[in-house]
Amino acid sequence: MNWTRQGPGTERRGYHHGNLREALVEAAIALIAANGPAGFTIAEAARLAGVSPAAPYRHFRDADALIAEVALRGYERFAEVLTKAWNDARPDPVTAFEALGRAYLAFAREQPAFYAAMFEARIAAEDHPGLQAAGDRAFAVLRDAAARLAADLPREKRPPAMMMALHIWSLSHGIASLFVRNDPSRRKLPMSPEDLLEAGVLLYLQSLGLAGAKKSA
Amino acid sequence: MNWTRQGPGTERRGYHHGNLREALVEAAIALIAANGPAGFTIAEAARLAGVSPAAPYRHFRDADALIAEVALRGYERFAEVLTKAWNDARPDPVTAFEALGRAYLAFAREQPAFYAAMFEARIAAEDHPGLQAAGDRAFAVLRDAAARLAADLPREKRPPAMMMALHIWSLSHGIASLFVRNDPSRRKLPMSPEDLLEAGVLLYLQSLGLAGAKKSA
DNA sequence: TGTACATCAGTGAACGCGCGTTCACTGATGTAC
DNA sequence: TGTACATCAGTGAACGCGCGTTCACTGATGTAC
Repeated sequence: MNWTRQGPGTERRGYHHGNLREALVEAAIALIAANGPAGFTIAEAARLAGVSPAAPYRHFRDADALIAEVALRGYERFAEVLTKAWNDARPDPVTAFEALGRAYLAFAREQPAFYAAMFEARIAAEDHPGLQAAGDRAFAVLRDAAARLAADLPREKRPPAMMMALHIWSLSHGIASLFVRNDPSRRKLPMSPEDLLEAGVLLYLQSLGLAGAKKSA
Repeated sequence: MNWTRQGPGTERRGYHHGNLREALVEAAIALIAANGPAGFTIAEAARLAGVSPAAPYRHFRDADALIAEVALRGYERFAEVLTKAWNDARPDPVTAFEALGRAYLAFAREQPAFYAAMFEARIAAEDHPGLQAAGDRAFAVLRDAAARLAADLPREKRPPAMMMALHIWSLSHGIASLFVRNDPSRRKLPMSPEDLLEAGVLLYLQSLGLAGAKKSA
């Protein structure tokens, strides 16, 4: 098999596409970004990739399998982006934690198709091998960051890092869903989502005795 | 027009349904609860209501208009439920605020169709008169509660009630979306969503100097 | 109280559409020898 | 280096399906007189 001879944007091709699997994933990303997970069909993806409607079945069992592939790659990208944000903002853990939040919102804004496939596509992780694990790896970045923060606290005041991570994840996801996603039903907000999240995270960390050196929201 | 002669569950009827609009709304609720907003069609709703596929067009312009009606009623119910939770848990504002959070999650769990129509249906509020206002009224319950809490704080430490409300809304919505909704992609959680939310709200309020009398999470 | 009439909710048949899925096939590719 | 062959990615035609939407219609209801 030759994965490199023809890129997905190549104009002319012979009987064999050469890289149909990749082309279908890219088509799915474009369609989901434009119309949401529901506005995506195998037939349309095939059309975008320039093949007959039967061709995708050589690579994906059904539409869910293709969306699951998009979600899988989304989780991988998400983990990378979060890790990079954390690393780039170290060593101060509070600063790095805030950077994590901003990276979360940036991902939701800039990768709407990945975000939708990951969180809005109603795909059961257990039906698609690797999906659960990829999601767990992304969440682990948050959990590890929370553990790093918690480590600065005295033992008796230290909350479970898992719980901290879940709080920040939920807050970030809520803000992203309500105010960031480019969705017809997106709500208006009297401030930037980033500012809202940062203020929330700062207050949360303050309650734990962290973020004391930073300005109060 | 006669709104009471025949309930939606009535077996036999004549040429006129008598209460088709209501029957269609109930059918939409049942279908959205079962399959999500995307798994709902006008034709299927008509079938459930026992009328021909053309009949719904006498009452709703298209599927979005019907879903918007469901969302509208959802916001009204939501506002009622939140108000009741607040009132029943007064006078202590911190206790009442926590009750608000539990009511939020309970609504997401018990009224999946309303919740989906309100938050997941990709309906633009501006396209459906009254929808924006109904959503605003529901949010106002949260904002008023936050204002009541903020009133206990000294002026110089008092955060904007709007911001507090947005934080709690986002946290609640994030937890509901990720861990409560009965969705194929719902995440597992090592504790109850209610406990997670309560701990988060308590920590948040602690950072403001509220919730001091309550046990720390 | 009865009757004529306007109104309009619901009918049912029809249409075009795009989708998912299948199938025997075709032709390009790679490999064994 | 050449050839025969196996493999398998993609074809294209076909199918049944359910949907959205329209249309002239029908018959129930309410009301004016």
